[in-house]
Amino acid sequence: MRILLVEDDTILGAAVRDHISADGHSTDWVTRLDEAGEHLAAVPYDLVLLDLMLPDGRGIGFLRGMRARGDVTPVIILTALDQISDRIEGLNAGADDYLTKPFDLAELSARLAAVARRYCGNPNPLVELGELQIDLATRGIWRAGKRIDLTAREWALFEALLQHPGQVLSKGQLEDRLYAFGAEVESNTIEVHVSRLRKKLGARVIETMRGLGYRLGDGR
Amino acid sequence: MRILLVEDDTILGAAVRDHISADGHSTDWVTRLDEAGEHLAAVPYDLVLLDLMLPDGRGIGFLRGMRARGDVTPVIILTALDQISDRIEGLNAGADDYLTKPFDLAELSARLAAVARRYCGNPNPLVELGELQIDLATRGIWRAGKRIDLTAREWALFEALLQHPGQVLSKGQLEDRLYAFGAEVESNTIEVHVSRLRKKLGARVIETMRGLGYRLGDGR
DNA sequence: ACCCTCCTGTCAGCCTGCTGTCAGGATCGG
DNA sequence: CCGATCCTGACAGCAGGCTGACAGGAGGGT
Repeated sequence: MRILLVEDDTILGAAVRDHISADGHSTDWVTRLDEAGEHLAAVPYDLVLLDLMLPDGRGIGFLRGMRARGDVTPVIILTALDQISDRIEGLNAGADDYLTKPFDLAELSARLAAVARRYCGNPNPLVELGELQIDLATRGIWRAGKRIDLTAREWALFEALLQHPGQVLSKGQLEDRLYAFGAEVESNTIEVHVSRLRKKLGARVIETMRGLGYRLGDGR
Repeated sequence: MRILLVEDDTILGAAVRDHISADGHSTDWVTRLDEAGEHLAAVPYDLVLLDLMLPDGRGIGFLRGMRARGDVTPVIILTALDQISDRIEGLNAGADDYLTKPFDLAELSARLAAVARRYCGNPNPLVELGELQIDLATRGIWRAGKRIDLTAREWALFEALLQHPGQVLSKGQLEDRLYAFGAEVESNTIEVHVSRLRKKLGARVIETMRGLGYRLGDGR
């Protein structure tokens, strides 16, 4: 997933970015709300991690602005204030979830995944696709009872397809999702990863729409 | 919304039931998992509020069972255990959200509303044309329930017709639309693509106006 | 500090199937 | 019945996709 991190604390920010990246997500990290606004306008993010206390304003107003513009990108708010009133205010402003500092990085991973699943309409972490059984929560895949391991990039790509079943995703869209600013790539990387996924999961799992992009197979 | 409340604490249960009823939802309240299972099988609920600690077993297993059966009813879990591991376990098992006791009833309302909002989001609008169903956003076409794949050019041509229903488009207009400057074409390409589209979608989908051009059929 | 392993981007050569072209037949209008 | 227009099967060229090989680098273990 492509994630926008809005956090002014450099230590926490770096830790969060590194952790998320290790999960295979691509992260753009900004420290101010005006930067956040510019990024949001330019890139289709899958999720926003928003600190509520920032040097150039309160995040809650920023969030309200997003929702008022009709932006439905999932938002998880980060707050140091362990108060119910703050949680409620955040949720009513349109946040999808919140984390109270200090938070466990493992919990962050679970929340990210859970919010993303809910957002795309299917909170069920267990998915069946042909002879594959997939657990989105634990990132496990079984094929005929045998476990298959994916690397971070492979999982990120597969997850993108799983979250849009039946929909064609262009190579450009997939690259946007896999690579953050400054980490763009210029070769047939996506094709290569698709090829590796097919070798592990079976050729039918990913269908090619020549000239258009890729699509999740229908399991047959 | 029709809500199933699974909670063994009679005081808390009554308070929750009264509160969400006041919000205008109808509530069925059970205190044990086996009852919950029976209700779920009999009634199509919009949402389940599930306490994780119940006299006849742990709710988390119940939730996993639901998801394993393919039940996608939204579930909000209630837990007295304010532990990270429990929240993560719940979300990973397929919960849509959670509340930690003691929780504020206003927060409960906010969460209910948030979950409900997510589920009323209707999917992409489908255009119907005779026996065809067309999803313009995802470029999907179904004919009698079966998916039909179009190539890039075919879709471009079909889209042009779809955007001008009832209007006659000349071959010149269609060529202008399909081919950029410098890529013009000099043969009966349009005729050929129309033929291919008819073979895939049915002959009546595109009507020929002899000497004038083509027009989208009216579905009969 | 060193080695080892595995991930991942890059490239080149092969292969697939989309697409334009053509020709012969079909259909329509007059 | 004739000419114009359209339909459609066949086919070849080529852009786009596939995949095996390889190297740089990050990470882990000793």
